[in-house]
Amino acid sequence: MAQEDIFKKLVAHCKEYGYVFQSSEIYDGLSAVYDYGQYGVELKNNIKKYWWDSMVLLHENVVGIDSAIFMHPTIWKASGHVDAFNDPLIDNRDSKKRYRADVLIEEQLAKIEDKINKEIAKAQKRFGNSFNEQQFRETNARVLENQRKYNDLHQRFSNALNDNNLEELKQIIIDQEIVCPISGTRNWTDVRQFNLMFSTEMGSTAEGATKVFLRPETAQGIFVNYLNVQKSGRMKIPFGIAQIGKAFRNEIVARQFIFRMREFEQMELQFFVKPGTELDWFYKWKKIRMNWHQALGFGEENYQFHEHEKLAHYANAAVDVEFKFPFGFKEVEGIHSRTDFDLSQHEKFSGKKIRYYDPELNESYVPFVIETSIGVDRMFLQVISAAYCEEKLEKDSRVVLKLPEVLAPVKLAVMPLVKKDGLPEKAREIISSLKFDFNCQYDEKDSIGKRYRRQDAIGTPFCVTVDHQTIQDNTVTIRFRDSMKQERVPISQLGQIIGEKVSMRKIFEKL
RNA sequence: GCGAGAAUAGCUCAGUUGGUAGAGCACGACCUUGCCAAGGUCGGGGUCGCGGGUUCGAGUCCCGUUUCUCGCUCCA
Repeated sequence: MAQEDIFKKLVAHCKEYGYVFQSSEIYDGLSAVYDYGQYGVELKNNIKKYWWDSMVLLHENVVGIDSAIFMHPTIWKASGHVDAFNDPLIDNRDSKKRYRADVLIEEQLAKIEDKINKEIAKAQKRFGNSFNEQQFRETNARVLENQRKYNDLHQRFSNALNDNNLEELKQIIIDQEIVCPISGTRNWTDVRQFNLMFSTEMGSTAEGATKVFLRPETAQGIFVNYLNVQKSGRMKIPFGIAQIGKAFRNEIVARQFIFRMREFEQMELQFFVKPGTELDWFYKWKKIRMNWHQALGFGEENYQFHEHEKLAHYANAAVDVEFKFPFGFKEVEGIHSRTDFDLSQHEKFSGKKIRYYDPELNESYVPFVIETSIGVDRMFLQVISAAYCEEKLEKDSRVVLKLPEVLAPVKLAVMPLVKKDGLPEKAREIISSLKFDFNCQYDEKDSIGKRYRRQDAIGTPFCVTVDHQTIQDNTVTIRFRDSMKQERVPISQLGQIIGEKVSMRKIFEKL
């Protein structure tokens, strides 16, 4: 079966079994916004707990916070989001391709530079050792002409960018006769700007209102609380601050189900280290994070690192953890060495000192930061697409979510084999004793086989069946989702057996 | 946002040149069976995505719009 078909089925399965619904569906939906259903929320919560505990419980030098979504607007100037999230875009009408107008012009600048370099290389070959590049640049007519073109264009370009002059950007593209690399034509639309940050107003009167943004990442909430946490928690470097929370981006194109949403949730660790040690920590966290993913047991071959060649303005090293989704290897998590960019920016914009006094060195410095940032929704999609399985059986087939026990929304279903002879009452009794520790479900409708299939479809790892023997000797059968095998065990041992299998400790001991 | 395709019951889909809205599964009640789904009887559920237009008459033709899928861009 084609991978796209599997993805379509997965999306349908998520809806049909209460994992993910489209937002505002009865009003025709809201583009790229989704709601989690009764099982979706459980799975999502379990994923968050798996991450949170692995960070905060397993590392004594990592603590968590929960910062507000609204933050002082200047934070987004300091972080670079006000500038960086404003991409000027232009479309070619013939090829239907979209480009960043600034990138097109930068490429044109690079072309002119190429011409100059070629001219120099040619001359260098001709004159050999006696070649003086400086002199050549100053005297050669062609080089001078190109250098002048370059300077003019560069000046015009940076003026347009600074003034945020979109008409001028388009005019530059027209004047430079820049063509679309695909269609080769100059049939361009106007340059349009898309601000990826959502904004709203704080304050009730129009005059008194301040424009505030919905955070496009959770990281800044950690950076601006760095001092608070370090001082109040008496934290010593190296240490980390973890946070799980919603972030918002007004994506131009948001698609592939919950892979790219306008409202999404991040799980981030910002780990503060001594300058100069950041790359060591970068490699450490890279390893820790990959182990965390692989410990779920979906197969090591489904994960890979993707090294960034082009780094963001704040980073000096960056790598993605990619998972093999039905639509290809895609990023689930990013690990960045963010240098001291963010804290230094906040020093500059806030005017407050954001330093760490290192008693060993007897000096203070702005810490460097390693960030691990994972999308909860992407992790959710990763888990559910890895777990989704269509199995051929002897007579028929089944759809089963082979979720890791620790993440499964419902841990066990208890069902009476028949709806009489006191079996339902006995089943209820078992649930009453287990419901404090596990998410349990009761089901007495339809044949037992059908009930097993229903639990398979939502990924319940254990089905406990109460039969006539149960009444006599207080034993039940426990049926395992993946193997479909059954064992007879005393009711009194159920809690322990299931508890061991669904425990996070089992996974954490592998980390 | 641009281009292409799609939208009919909870799900998967049928619906002829325009003429009374259909099936299977699912769901609910009762009966029956009892360890790997689809036994019987009865029942609930759709203004055919939404809004206009053409027509005596529109699920079907035309226009607009919303949402989804695919490609372009960006990223958690």
